[in-house]
Amino acid sequence: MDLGPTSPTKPSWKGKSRAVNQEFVDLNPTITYRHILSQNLGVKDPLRVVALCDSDAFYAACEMNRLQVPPDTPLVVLQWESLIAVNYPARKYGISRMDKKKDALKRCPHLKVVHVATYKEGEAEPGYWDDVDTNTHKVSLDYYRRESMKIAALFREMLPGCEVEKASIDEAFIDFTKPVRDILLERYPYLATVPADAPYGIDSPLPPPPPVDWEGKGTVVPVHPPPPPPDPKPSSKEEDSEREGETEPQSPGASTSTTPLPTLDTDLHGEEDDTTTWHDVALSIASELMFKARQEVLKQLNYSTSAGVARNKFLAKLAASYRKPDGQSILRNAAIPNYLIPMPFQKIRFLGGKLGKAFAEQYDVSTVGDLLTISLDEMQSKFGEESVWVYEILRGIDRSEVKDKGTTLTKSMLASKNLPKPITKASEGYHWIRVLAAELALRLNDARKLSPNLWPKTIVLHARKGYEPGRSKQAPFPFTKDVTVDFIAAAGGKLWKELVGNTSTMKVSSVQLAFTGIGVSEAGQQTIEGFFGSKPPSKRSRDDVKEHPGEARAQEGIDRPAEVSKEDVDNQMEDPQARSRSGTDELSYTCPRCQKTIRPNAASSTTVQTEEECETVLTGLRLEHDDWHFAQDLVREEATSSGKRIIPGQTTQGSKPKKRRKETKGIEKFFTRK
DNA sequence: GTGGATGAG
DNA sequence: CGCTCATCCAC
Repeated sequence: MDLGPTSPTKPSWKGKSRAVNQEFVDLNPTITYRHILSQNLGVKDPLRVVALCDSDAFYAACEMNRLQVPPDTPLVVLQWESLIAVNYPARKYGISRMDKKKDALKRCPHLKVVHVATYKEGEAEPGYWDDVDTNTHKVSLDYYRRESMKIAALFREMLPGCEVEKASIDEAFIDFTKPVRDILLERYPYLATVPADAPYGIDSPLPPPPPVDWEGKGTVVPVHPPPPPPDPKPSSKEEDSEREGETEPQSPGASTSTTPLPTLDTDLHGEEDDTTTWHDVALSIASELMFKARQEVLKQLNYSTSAGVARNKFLAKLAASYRKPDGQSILRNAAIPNYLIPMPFQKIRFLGGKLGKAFAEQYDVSTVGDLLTISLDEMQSKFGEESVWVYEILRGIDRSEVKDKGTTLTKSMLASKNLPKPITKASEGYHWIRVLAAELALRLNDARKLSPNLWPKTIVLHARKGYEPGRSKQAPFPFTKDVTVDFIAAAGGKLWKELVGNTSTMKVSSVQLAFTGIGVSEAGQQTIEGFFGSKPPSKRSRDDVKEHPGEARAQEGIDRPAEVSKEDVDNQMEDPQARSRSGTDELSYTCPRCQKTIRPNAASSTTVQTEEECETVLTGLRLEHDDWHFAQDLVREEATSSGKRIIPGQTTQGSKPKKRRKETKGIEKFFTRK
């Protein structure tokens, strides 16, 4: 019986994916004074405690809060015709995601159905509308993102000393190791000093831990789970549809193997299984903290959550699914083997996809236990060196750290729109670009509230025509303090021109606009801002425009609207600060399509004081200009349709009278101004 | 820099 | 399921 580490202070396997360290295979490591007195053991800390906390039916919960409906109201969140979230009251009616709205309503006639917020036409902000239409609206998850950040912020506030890593919009990992150690030393002060007679000095084992009272700390996953009920029906084909967490994890449809399940190589035998360890004490303390934090989230923000507490991220995540909703589960080291062994490994994070399938097919197995017989060498020879992590995961080992990625974790921001009916007109393309730009502007500026110098270094436009995989085009995105919709749309518009052009026969079925390479601008900000502090002089004459013959100024024969300034946009593009710098330029609009900068004529721009008025004027400018484009499109359309046969798909093309876009709201706003 | 692959929900 | 979002990496 080799009780692992005798020299825990010497990480013999530094870093790389070397042989699995005995230290980590051991589920019951000897914990010494050095362990509890050390500060930076990181993932090697035998007292490490991690939790995963996720919000129950998050989108649905968000909507319930927003709409202030009673907690027991069955509610689903809709995205077009699909359900993307179903709250627990609604699940009682057998409603699941993937159901259609109609089916859901059939199951529960009084179901509350909420469609996600969408950007409508040119609205600057998403909203909840009655007339959602995938052809004219774009989904916005912004509200959920904000709520998600509130929760994360509350966790950080409630759990000082913890690392909090937002793992997704509704999940966060929390590393409790540090505060737990502090509390441990506080509650058991005798741990703080190595006894004079300790045989190995600071490397001596700690005295036996006190018993742990798990009451009120959550559900403790049993070390010896009750045996699975006798197989009622051999047809294991029956998928557990949408039970979600209701199923007993310890009996997941019986392993396919007929031979006795392999067991983990542990030192736990018989009665010793339930012996309390110091790690158990640590788990219980973390559970207390987690509980309080969750209570606070419920109290302050009214979000119900479920949490898992275990020795690492991977296990915490698994444990969290043990009881839902509003559950908290604790996975003791001693319970790991029997919890893991019957687990279908394809449920494990990162094994849910192609890789997991490869494993399943390679060995014709389905559970973690089945895979335990595969040696590391075997695994690596078939799946590469990298598969060590799989080998370890199967044994409850996960070295990944919980790191607070603060706010700058997000490396990219993408707004996309799939078009059920492919668009065929340039104006539509620019319209969507503007919508996507609005979303990006909102999100970037939002992120900047927390990290002012956030800077997406490149902007990418992706468009897919009909079938083809789709192509993308990118360009550097200059740092600007003031990131406006216009600015992004102008950049996007330019990319569009390069990517799609103005061909009237295009059929674009998806448009994506993204920021990538998001980071913090260090000295960059000052440099640029300072550099352009004095008015940018170089304004090109209109003649310079001709310098770029390649640019698809295709239908250029058409006259320009009077309002369009003579200024060249390339100027704008090369010197993005121009707009935000020069005072009067505040009142200008750059068309993403023709790349012209438009300003109100002197008469109308006289006294614009507030920011709102400014917006109003700009909106007016934009609409007016868009209308001009609209007219041009009409002309062009007639030209093409008269000369050429129309493609079948484009039925509405020539026949239907074109509907003039109207934004009464925006226009009204514009004209009701004094 | 482009574009594909993968994966989570 | 269909859609949206994010990351990574080969070329």
